[in-house]
Amino acid sequence: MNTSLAITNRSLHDQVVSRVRDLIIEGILEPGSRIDEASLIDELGVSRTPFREALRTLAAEGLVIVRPSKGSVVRKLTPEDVFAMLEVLGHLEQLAGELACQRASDQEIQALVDLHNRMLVHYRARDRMPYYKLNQEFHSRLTELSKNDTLQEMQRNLQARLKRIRYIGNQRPDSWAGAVEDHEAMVAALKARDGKRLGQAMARHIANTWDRVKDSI
Amino acid sequence: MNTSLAITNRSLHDQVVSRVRDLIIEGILEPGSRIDEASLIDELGVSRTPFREALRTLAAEGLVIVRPSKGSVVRKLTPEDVFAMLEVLGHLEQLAGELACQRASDQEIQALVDLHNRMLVHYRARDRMPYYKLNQEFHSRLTELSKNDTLQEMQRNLQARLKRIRYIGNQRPDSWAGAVEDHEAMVAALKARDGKRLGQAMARHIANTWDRVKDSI
DNA sequence: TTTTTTATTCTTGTATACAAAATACACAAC
DNA sequence: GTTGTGTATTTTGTATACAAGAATAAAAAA
Repeated sequence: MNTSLAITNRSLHDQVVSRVRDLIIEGILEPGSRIDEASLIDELGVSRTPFREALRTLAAEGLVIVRPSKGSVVRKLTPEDVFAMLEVLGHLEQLAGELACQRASDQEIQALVDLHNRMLVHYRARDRMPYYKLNQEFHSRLTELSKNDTLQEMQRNLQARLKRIRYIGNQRPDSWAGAVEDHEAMVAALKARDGKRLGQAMARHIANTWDRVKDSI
Repeated sequence: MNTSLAITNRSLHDQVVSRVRDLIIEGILEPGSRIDEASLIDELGVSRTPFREALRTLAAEGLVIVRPSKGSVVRKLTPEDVFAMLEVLGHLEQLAGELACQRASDQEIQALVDLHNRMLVHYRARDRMPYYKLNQEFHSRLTELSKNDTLQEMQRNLQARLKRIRYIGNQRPDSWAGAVEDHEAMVAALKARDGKRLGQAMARHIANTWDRVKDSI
C-alpha cells in the first residue's frame, strides 16, 4: 500500500484548489492582485481547463473574484467585509457552542480540553505559530462537536476567508493574552456543559477578534 | 438603450449556472440522479468547458456533488441535512432580524410591511404560488435589512439549497395558517424595532418550517 | 447457472487550438 | 502635452480532440 495514497487519491481539481487557496492565504498571491493564468498553470504544471475550474470553486468560496473577460483577482477584504464576516462567524460559533454542550460526548470534550492545554504551553513559551495553528483547530473541532454539517461547512468557509487577516492581526503582542482568557472561559463553560454561557463566550471571543484585527486591514 | 441589457450582459457562466440551478430547484433534474453532460450541453447549447465550470460553481454552492471520474449527481438531501440547514438558517435569520431592527430605515421597514400585506391577500385567496414567491422575497428582503453582505450570501445559499424541499412542504394545506401567524408576529416586532423579539420570532418560524417539511423528505 | 475474465463502448478528465475580447502601444491630430 | 484612433499584442473564453478511466456487455471458465 502506498503511503501517499491520501494525496494521490485526491482529484487534480481538489489539489489545484487547495494549492491556490494556500497561495492566497499565505499572501503569496496578494489581495487585489490579478491572477495570471499563464504563470500559475506553469507553476502548478496543469493546463488551463482544470485551473479555471479551480478558480470557479475558489470564486464560490469567496476567495477570488472572476471579472468576465477581465481576468480573476484575489479578493481584497474591506474592513466592512471583515466586520460582516466576524458578525456572522460569531453568531455561528455561538450556535456551535450551544449545540456542542448538548451533543458532544465526555471524551470529545476532554479531547478539546487537552488541545486547549497544549495551546497554553505554546502561549507560555510565546510560540506564536504553533499556537495559531492549534487555535484554528480548536475552533474547527469545537464546531465539529455541534454535529451539524452545514454549520461546519459555513464555519470552515468563513475561517478560510479570514485566515489571512487573522494571521496578520495575531502579530500584535498585546492582544494575545485577551484571546487566551477568552479560551479559558470557553473551556470552563464547555466542561460545565453550560451552552448559553459557552455560546456567549464564543460570540464575545469573535467580537474581540474584531478589535484585534481591525487596525491591520 | 437595450432593455435586455441586464440579461445579455451576464456572462455565459452565470447563465449556465442559473439555468441548471433552476432545473434542480424545479425538480426536472431529480435529487440523486446523475447529471448527463452530453444531453444537458445539447439542451443548453453550450460546450463542455463552460458547462463543467458551472458544475464546479454549483458544487461549491452545495447543489451538486462531483464524484471524481464518476460524474456529477444532483445532491439529495437527507432529513438530517435538512434539519442541519434549518438549524443554521434559523440562527442566521435570527441575527438578521436583530440587525434589521438596528439598521433598517423606516422606509425599508414600511416596504416590508407592504410586502407582508400583499402576502396576506394571496393567503386569503389561497393563491399558493404567488404567496410562495413573495415569501421567499420576504425572507431575502428582511435579511438585506441587516446590511450584512455575508449574512445575505449565506442566507441566499441556504435558501437555494432548501427551495425544493420547502416547495414540497408547502403543498400541505394545514400548515399554512401557522406560517402566516409567524409572519404576523415578525412584522409586529419589526414595526416596534424590537430586535430580540423579532429574532426569536424568526428563529421560531424556521423551527416551525421543520415541522412543516419533515414528512415530505 | 453462476462467476470470472476480457473486449467494447461510453463517460469523464485534460490539453490544446481557435475565436473573441481587452489591453497596450504607436502615431497622428489638436 | 493631451486626446484620439487604429493596429499589434496579450489575455480570456469556448470548442474540440485526444487520453484515461469506468461501466457494460460478451465470452470463457467454473
